This record gives sequence, structure tokens and C-alpha cells, in this order.
Amino acid sequence: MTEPSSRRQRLLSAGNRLFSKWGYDKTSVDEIAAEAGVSKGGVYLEFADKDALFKAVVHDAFATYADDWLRRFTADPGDWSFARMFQHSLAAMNATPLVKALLTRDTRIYGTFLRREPELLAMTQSARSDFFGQMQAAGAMRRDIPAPVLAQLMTLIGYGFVAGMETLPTGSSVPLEESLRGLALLLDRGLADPERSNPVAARALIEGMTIQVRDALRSAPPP
Amino acid sequence: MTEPSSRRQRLLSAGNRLFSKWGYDKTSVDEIAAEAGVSKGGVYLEFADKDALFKAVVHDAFATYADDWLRRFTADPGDWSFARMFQHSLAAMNATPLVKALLTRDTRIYGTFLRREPELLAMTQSARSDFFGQMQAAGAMRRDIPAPVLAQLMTLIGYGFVAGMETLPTGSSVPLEESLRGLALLLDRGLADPERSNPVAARALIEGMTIQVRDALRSAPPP
DNA sequence: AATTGACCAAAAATACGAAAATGGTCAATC
DNA sequence: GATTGACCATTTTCGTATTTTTGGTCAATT
Repeated sequence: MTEPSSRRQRLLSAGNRLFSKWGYDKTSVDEIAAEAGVSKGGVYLEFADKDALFKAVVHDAFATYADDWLRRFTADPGDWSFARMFQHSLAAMNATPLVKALLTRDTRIYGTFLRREPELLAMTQSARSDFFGQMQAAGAMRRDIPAPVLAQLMTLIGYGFVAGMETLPTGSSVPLEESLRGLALLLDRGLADPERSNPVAARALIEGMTIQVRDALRSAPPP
Repeated sequence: MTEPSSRRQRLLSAGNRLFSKWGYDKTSVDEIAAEAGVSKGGVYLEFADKDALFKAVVHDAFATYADDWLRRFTADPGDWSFARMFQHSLAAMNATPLVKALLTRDTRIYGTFLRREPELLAMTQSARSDFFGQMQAAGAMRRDIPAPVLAQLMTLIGYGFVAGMETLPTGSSVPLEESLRGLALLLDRGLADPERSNPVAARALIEGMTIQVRDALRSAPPP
């Protein structure tokens, strides 16, 4: 038997389903209420307005993404390397429609919302260059590429994998998971510092950064 | 003094300029004729219809791209490696609006055209997996990643660099050329076969492939 | 006290005829 | 013979009146 979820939970779930499918503009409050088995008035008992509901749904999706990311990462028996962290980050993003849509700036999903609330995009700036600087300083990443360039590289590559998969020719036969494994192999060797290697420090940095992002995405949304 | 270019040349040039800026649907034959200093009837003396003109312009853009690619590649004093070939390929693509727009499926530019002529997309399938198979066989590329996966990797990374640059946050301060140099460093080491290295065979393969693509794009468009 | 759904003003979708623009042709012109 | 631009049928755009849908409220109901 299923746990009777709270009204808020049901609204978030229904909202996530419908917003993911039809987007912000083409999903009405009526439909969400019906899908959640709540009257329209009930929606406004829980959320101030449609915007607040949408923000809460997006925030929820990011928390789901962060959890999924960490779950995939810890379940992977391989090394605790940056390349693997990145690999699972992309896999989790791809599996969370609203996160993917935000990264790819899918206006069909975010509709008029991104124009009114462009600060939402800050949530996608995950590849911060100070992290790469620390990795370099710890001897966990090559130092002949400046940290800001590394950050940009990873951002663009990540964008390519998430956005490209659904834009490029359909018959690309290679499933995303396999591409991501290949990418991890490529990055593992391409980003390593060939002289000094410090897997312990690397692991500490990666672990810290991962947890930090997870907690940041889990925290309460801004007022 | 400037060479008086032929009517066909002026039409291709004007078409390239206007199609790049306004797209297929929003550029009229009248405007192209005016921009080229030709009467409307003159357009139809040169091309069967608007579609034929557009196809010729796109074909011309691809030839320009191929030339630019090879020019950048040969002007680069660095190694004649796959990573550098790829780097300059992306730089040239990015510098050729109609090529970039086709790769990114920019419907603002290609408008209704891509629906009627989807085979145009075949021109963007440059990363063919048999090439990677040959590179692997020649000892010029690591063999622990299957060739089709390598092809997919490079396709997605390329997409990320070309499409991501204009979609992602504007203040990304790192210019594309520098990102591409970093990418080449990353790929050079990430794709290399650590055991056997065969720069001579690699160079032959890359040279052959480059010329082949260049000639293919230069050839006459299909009837 | 918690929840509902009829209700309202505002916004968005639709319908549709008028007007402008467009792709393409060809008799007149150079 | 090469080139032009007025011309035509069709499509697209525009303006607008009408209808539908939507976000949000609140008296009535449970």
C-alpha cells in the first residue's frame, strides 16, 4: 500500500509531471489541481500563486537531481575521480527533465518565466573555476590549462552532452550512458596532472564539492 | 580596385549575407536582388527558384568553411594531430554562420527549409566512426573506447562548443579561441594511445581525411 | 477550520476579412 | 540576346471583433 502523500507533495508531483510535459505557459493551475486531486482553491492554500508553485517544483527537481547524482556516484565501483563525478552529474541532469530543460534554455518548458526571473539560471552554474584552481593546487589536475578555461571547457562539454543528445540526428545508436562512460575515460586521462598525482587530496576535494552542491540545492528556496 | 564579380557571385554573396541575418523565410528574393544590384528577373536567369539559390548559398558556405578550416590548420605551427584538426574545424564552423546554424538546427535561419529537405543535415555528419577505427588501427588513438563511441563523443563535444557559446551565460569571459586551445590540449592527451604512438601514420590519416572532407564539400551540389 | 468550486476580470486563443508582401513569369526594353 | 520590372495568383501579415481560457478570489459547504 502507498503512503498517503501530503497535499503539498501531490501538488509538487503533479506540477512536475505537467510542467515537464507542457511547460509553464501551457499548464494551467486547474489542470495541476485536477491531476493532484485537489480543488483549485487548495492550490492557493498551499502556494501564493502559480509562480511560487513553479519555483517550488523546480527547486524540488534540483533536489532530486542532486540526490540522483550522488546516488549514481556512490553506486559506481570505479574511482572517486572528477571525471566520474562529472559523468554522473550529466547522467543525473539528463534524467531530470526540468533540470535538463533549464540547462538547455528550453523555452518550450520555461516559457515566459526565464525572462521574468533570469536569476534562476544561476542554479546551472555548477562548474566554478575556483574549484578547478583548488584541484590544480592539490595536484589533482593538470596546470597547463588555466582554471577559468577548464571551467568553460567542462561547461561547454556538459552542454553538448545534455543538449546535443536530443537535437542531433536521431539514429545515433550509441546510448547516452555509454557515451558518458567514454567521456569519463577521456577526461580521466586528459585532465590528469602527468607529473604529480594526488588521489587522496583529489578525493577529498571532490567529495567536499559534491556534498556542498547537494546541500546547496537541497536548502530552502529564496523568499 | 575590386574585381567586378559575376552576377552569380554577387547573388551568392548577397544571399549569404541576408540569409545569415534574417533566415530563409524572412528573406525575400526582391531583397536579395536589390542587395546584389540585380533585377528580380536576373535572379531567375541564374537560379531555378528560391530553393536553388538557397541551396547554392549553403553549399558555398560549406566550401568557405572547409577552406577556412584547412587555412587555420596549416597556419597553426603546432602538431598535425587530430585534436588540432578538430580544434580548427570548430573554429571555422563557428566563423561561418550558415554552417553554425545548420549544426545547431537554428530554425530562425533554416526556417521551413529543413522540414522539406532534411537530407541537408547529412552535411553535418562529419565525425564518421570509420575514421576513428582507422586511427585506432594505425596506433594513433586509444583503443579502449569503441570507435562509434569516439565518434559520438566528438560529435557531442563539437555541438557543445558551437551551440553552447551563444546559449550559455553571456559573461563567460573566456573567448572561444582560448577554449578551443584548451580543448585541443585535453584531447591530445585524452585520446592518445599510451602504449604505441605513431605520429607519421596519424598525420597521413588526418591529412587524407581533411582533404577528403574539403573536396567533398567543394564538389558540385547534388542535382 | 479546512476545503471546495462557482464566479470574475484579465488575458489569450480564434475567426476572418482587408491589405500587404512574396515567388515566379514574361512582354517590353536595352 | 541579355536584362528588366510591371504584373499576377497565392501566401502571409495585420487589424479587430468575438469567444475561450486562465489566474486568482471568496461565499458556501463539509
